[in-house]
Amino acid sequence: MATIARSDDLRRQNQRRVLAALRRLGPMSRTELSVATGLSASTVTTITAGLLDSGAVAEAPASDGVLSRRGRPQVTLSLNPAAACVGAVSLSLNRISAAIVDYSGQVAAEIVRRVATRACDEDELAAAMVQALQSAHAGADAALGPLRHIAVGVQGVTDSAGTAMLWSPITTGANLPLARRFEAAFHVPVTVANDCKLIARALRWRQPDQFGDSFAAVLLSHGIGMGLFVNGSLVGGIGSSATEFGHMTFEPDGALCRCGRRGCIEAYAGDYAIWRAAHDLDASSQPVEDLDMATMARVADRARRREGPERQAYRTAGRAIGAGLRSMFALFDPFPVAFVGSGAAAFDLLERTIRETIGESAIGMATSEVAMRCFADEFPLVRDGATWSALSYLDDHVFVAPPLPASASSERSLGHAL
Amino acid sequence: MATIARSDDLRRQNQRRVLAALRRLGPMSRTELSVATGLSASTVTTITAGLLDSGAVAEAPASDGVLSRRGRPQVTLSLNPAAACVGAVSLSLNRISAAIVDYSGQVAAEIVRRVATRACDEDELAAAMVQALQSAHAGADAALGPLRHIAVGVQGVTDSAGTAMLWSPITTGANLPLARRFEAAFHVPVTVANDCKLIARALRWRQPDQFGDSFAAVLLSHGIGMGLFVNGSLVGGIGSSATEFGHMTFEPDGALCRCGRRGCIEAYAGDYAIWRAAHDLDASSQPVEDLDMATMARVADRARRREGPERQAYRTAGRAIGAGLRSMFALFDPFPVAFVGSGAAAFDLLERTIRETIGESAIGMATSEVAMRCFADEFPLVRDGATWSALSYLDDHVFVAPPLPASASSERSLGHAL
DNA sequence: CCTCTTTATTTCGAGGATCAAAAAAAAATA
DNA sequence: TATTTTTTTTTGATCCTCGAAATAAAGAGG
Repeated sequence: MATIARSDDLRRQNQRRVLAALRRLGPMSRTELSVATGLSASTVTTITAGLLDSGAVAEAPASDGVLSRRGRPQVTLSLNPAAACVGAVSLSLNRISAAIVDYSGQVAAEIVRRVATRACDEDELAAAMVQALQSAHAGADAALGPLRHIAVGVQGVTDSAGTAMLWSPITTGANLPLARRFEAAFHVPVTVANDCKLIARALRWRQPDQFGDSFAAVLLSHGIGMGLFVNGSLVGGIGSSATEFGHMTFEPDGALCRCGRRGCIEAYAGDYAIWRAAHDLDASSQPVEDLDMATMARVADRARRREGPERQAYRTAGRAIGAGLRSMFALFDPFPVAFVGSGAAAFDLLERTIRETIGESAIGMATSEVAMRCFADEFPLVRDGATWSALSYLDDHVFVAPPLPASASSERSLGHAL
Repeated sequence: MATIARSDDLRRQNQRRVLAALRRLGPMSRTELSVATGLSASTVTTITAGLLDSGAVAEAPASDGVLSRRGRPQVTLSLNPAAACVGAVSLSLNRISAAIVDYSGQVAAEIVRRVATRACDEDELAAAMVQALQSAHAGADAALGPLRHIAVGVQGVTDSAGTAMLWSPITTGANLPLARRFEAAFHVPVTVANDCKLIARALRWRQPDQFGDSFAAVLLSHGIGMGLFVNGSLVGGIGSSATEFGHMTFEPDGALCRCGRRGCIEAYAGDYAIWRAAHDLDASSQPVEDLDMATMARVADRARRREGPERQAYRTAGRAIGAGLRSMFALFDPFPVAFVGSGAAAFDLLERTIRETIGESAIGMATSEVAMRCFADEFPLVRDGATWSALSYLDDHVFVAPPLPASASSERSLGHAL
């Protein structure tokens, strides 16, 4: 239950509403805010006055080139870039990136490091991530606000509290308490999330019309991951390890997966699986580890040029992915799917088989209409997901009047309400 | 976004909160309401005064046997049974039931009719359902409030608006506009929902501690259905046809399913499938239709007594169900599962195989810990789900001050907020 | 240059809602 | 009958939003 009981809760809610409008729709005048939020002009005045006071929003410098109509000119309000900044860090195979983003959403500094992740132990890896963010922070413009939050996206399984990476294919060491490490270095709250979930959040943020309350983001790269929104909430929450789409079983006792089991979707559709099949290697052969994008591009090219094991490999991959989606769509109404990552570059080789496989045992629904979109580059999405996650934390918890000063809510649990 | 902007929204919210407390926690005094809702005593007085005025709640007759402490005695408030009543109707194979439930949740009258559903055409079926509810209404105590809402649960696929049954295994005629029929007869709002969804709602209502924000209710009967809660919301909404768990593919090109395709879970775990396998019939043989509980109980008994085709049939069923759950748990963190319906009576024959199959390719998680509960009789659950659904509609939309009098919300869409 | 018109924003007073504290009510106890 | 105890209501203060009126800040027109 949206727990709004007292009237100052209401004020907080409306403050959030104003901030959300500015973040989502961009800078605008009080009048525009009034129509965007549905609040009266006077309320907008009161609320923005508070937000100006607290520094969260700022009046835009008298916009020069704007067409000047008759009447008192609007004064544009925007999220104040100098109000704060956040860190967006991502860890993937052999790659660490760290960005500093100001409160208005502008990337102030970004650093990408190539790191041999598999050769590092946990400690080195954590240190390298922290160090990358420190560099980015140091390199950013001095006019930046204080760092208030850090969001970390990792290619791996995180704990449900969003504090640690429990396991990852990109490194041998497990159980990386990343939140602790970053907190120690920066003294701000930190959340750690799976990269696919951040990708899903980023898509929802960037294209809410296409990726609305229910959709899936499928990461096709060395492994297969998924970020899944159902009815407007991220499955498994921002932490937690759920949505192991890549490890749904496609063929019992089938091809050998990186995870050690057999028959996972990933063992047919991950880069290593496609490469393995394209080279006519045994499906039980040990997955190779380092496949760069160029290598996969070559495989895809050959598949495009002629019939052969490469094309066959992509067909099998498509069948595996399609079977997974089909299972999913037996549970849900079909919803849009975004394919993200290097594997999405070969989507032309996959789409047909995927659609066929989904269709072949669809329930009534016209599943050929499943909307599919591709995003070959996952890194900006992960960064944006982390950014949006951190910024909306600031919007909701930092820049609205804090809840009443410490009085443990003694409310007896009503359980859920609906 | 919980869209609460004006202060009368706040009042409505708190009215709902009070009603929810009374409905969930039962009759209680204003003082108790205050701690249950977190509202101040004075606010509770104001709100309950309004609700007493509108007739939604009533002061309980001076409770006789209550231990009498010192001080002014509490006066117990309860939902007023005479405030309104609702209809809860369910349609399943050869069975129509209709109940009238008063606003406090007491069943005032219930009627169960045996009807040869498969022999009826749409029209007869709808008429029989309406007639059953009319009989129940006529047979109910005269002191009943006016009928304000009807909830219908059907074993079949409904449209997403919750107005019609689009398809059902229990009758040949499809596209039954049930809402229209009931509205014509009773002139009150009607919602039509899949029975499995109502079962899930009932479980959540009856045992919120076990069946919380995420759980599945699996109906094991002639066919296989599922009602699925994820993050506190019913997948597919109250209408819509999603969650076709029974028609996930277990074995491509496998046994013949009622739906005409092959290899569905239902084709291994539905009553007809178990019966077919137990009788060593070909897996491609046409599903039989009328299997009563006694027949299935005999099959189960024989399976319990000795090794043989019966026991094997249940094992296969368990494997099919387990495989479906395994796929599901690759998408979600494992959550509790309730098995409901006649098939749940043979759960002892299924559990082991189900758990083995889930476990055999579980992801990291200790999936042997999946909580499983059984409810052999699905009918009371369907009725309770319909009841709860109708009553909470009254709570939320009828007995709280209606929203402001007609002024089309001109609010520009902010899209989602989180 | 001054006045009129137009549009944006702020101010002001009203209407509600919640809350804490004080008051009243209602019973048991002494 | 007075006192104590507990529940409920009343009262007054505070906070929030809203509509209307007032104010501010332009452009347009003469």
